[in-house]
Amino acid sequence: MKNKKILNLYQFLRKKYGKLIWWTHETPFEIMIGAILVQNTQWKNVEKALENLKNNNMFSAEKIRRLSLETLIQLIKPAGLYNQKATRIKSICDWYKDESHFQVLRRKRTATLRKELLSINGIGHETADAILLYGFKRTIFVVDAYSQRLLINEGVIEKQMPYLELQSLFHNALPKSYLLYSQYHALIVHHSKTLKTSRISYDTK
DNA sequence: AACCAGGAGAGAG
DNA sequence: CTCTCTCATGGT
Repeated sequence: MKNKKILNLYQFLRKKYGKLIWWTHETPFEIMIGAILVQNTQWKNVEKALENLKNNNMFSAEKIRRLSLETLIQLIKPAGLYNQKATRIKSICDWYKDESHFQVLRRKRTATLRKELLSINGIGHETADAILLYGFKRTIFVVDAYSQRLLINEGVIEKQMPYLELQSLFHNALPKSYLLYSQYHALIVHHSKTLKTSRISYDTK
């Protein structure tokens, strides 16, 4: 059975907040680094870390791979959790290698990429899917704590569900569209944040 | 001045 | 499988 409420919720949020632009002009490499840096951190702090890397001319996989762990830690410090994030960024740069190798990566199947990403230290389901969606433009829905809460508050689900089950719920309820998926996820995050400060109701009628 | 942010991993039960 | 802890800065 198809869940129409999930699609209705998207249309409601889309009308309420309009188009949300998330990672449309950024390069896949920047999206990957950003996805690591933003873990359990506000985006505002991630921007400082990204600026540090760019200002020091260290914003490429090759350069970061040659960078000492200590220096990398100093550069990304404003994003917090810097010890683990530095080694995670190292790991992902080893996988990415360089821009020519990206041409190889982009030809792989989504399922293959997802497995490879998940095998990298520091990349779990959510980060892997964010990279696949926004970086590789694959039609994969990014599930997070917000989307889980939204579905519970709307009575779509009873209680918490495993990540992959929740994801297939969205996949089955929505038309397969990169634009839709990327917009929906951004809308859910934005909506949940504004809710805290202004207590707007979810009412979709 | 506690609490949380666009999580992941390791450990225990 | 489901909790619980840890990681750490920066903003309310």
